[in-house]
Amino acid sequence: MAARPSGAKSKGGTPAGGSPRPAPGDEPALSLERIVATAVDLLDAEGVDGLKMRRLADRLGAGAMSLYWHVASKEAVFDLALDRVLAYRAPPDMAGPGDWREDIVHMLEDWRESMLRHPWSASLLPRRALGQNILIRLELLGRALAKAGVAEADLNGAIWSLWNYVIGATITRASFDLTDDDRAAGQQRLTSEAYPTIERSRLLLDNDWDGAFRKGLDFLLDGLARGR
Amino acid sequence: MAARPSGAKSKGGTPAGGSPRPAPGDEPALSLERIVATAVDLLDAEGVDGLKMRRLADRLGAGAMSLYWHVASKEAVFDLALDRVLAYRAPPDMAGPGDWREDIVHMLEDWRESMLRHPWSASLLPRRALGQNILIRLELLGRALAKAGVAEADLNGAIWSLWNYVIGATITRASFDLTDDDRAAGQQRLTSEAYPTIERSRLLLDNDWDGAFRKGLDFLLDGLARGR
DNA sequence: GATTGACTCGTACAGCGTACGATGCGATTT
DNA sequence: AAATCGCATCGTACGCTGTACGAGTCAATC
Repeated sequence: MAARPSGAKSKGGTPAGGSPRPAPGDEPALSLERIVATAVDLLDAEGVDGLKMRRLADRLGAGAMSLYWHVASKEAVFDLALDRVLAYRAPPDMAGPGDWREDIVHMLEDWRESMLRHPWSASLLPRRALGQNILIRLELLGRALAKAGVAEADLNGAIWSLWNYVIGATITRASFDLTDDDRAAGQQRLTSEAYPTIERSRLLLDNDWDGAFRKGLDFLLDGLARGR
Repeated sequence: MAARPSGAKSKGGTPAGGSPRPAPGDEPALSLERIVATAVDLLDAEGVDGLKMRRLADRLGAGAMSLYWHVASKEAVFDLALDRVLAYRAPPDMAGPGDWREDIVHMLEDWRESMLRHPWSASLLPRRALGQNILIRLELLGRALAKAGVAEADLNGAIWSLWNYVIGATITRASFDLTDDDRAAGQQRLTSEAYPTIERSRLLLDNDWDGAFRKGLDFLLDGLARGR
């Protein structure tokens, strides 16, 4: 019996060591890195319900139980896959004296795009927050808002307002992405039942999601900048 | 073999008939109504992962497979439980000439509270939208915004902005509810790593969620009312 | 050469959703 | 009264899941 590494270790930067196993057949050997990357691929291809430990192991050319040396549980795979997808490389001028508003919009739009590129991430987020990369984004958000002159007492509220908006917009958008004829069916239901207003505005069709996202974000930023 | 009713039929108003079965032992007989209500109880008590068909049947004093006469699948149980929890009784003056802003705030705060009363609903929502009661709320939202003078072309965007915000705020709040020492651990992590801004503002602790929700909502409504 | 520790994997098990067919029972038809 | 029918219930069984367990492999170390 051996002790488990279990948690996701954050290696410094260097791999720090030669390849530990030259691979028996042809595969490049198992590693947390490879497991997470493959999990993301699998999630992209098959969705949340499509991720099974056996299937993931197959893709890696490994036995199902081998994964458990690197990973504590299937839940942990979800956590790691989610956080990996949310990585953010801030533009170099972000720390500088650039326009704070532009910085925020850029980061939040990137956030949204990252999640929409991997729609499963939106439905995973509610259950597990607070990964490494999420914290980085929150930190950047806090800095930009402080730069914008938001009072320290209002900072947390401002951060969470923006966070809430992005999360909500992204989750909604992602969940409406897959079901295309469901939307038509829904709109049909509007017609037959008593929802005249949203039926007339064709709420479930023809939506400019990107534009709406940007507009609401502007409203929020206006309010936050005006302070209180 | 018998045909399934499968979908959730919306009975008119009257039960339209005597009790179909006087119950063999003591139980008040199975029904969709009772199944959904019990599912909500079970979800409240045990969370999303705690809902198993066998356990649900046990609580109902029925065999596991009996549920499938009334319900197409476990997924359908989730759908029905979610929609049930989101029912909304609009105050009678909502259709009248009352303050539109008050109407909206009331409905959205009620929405948020309803979901927070059943935290599992927040994590369920991303996967399945568009239940009956959600549509009702969207319709009411649309009417109030129209009353507020929002141009028809901007109506959908305005509805979705508010929806997004509420969903995001609620999901975030709900997912931060259960993990109390996780929050402390998270805050601890902030200290040891490089997140000075949000560490100083104690982002993960001491949050006035309700106040922040209301403030962000006001910003959004300000922006929407100002038109554009 | 013996030992150790990192790593892999085959087998096995409990628990899940649910397909299927048998069964019971009130109402309807004959 | 007897036969039929449709709604509703449930026992059994099947395929699939996550993963506990322990045996196995190999490189590095002593």
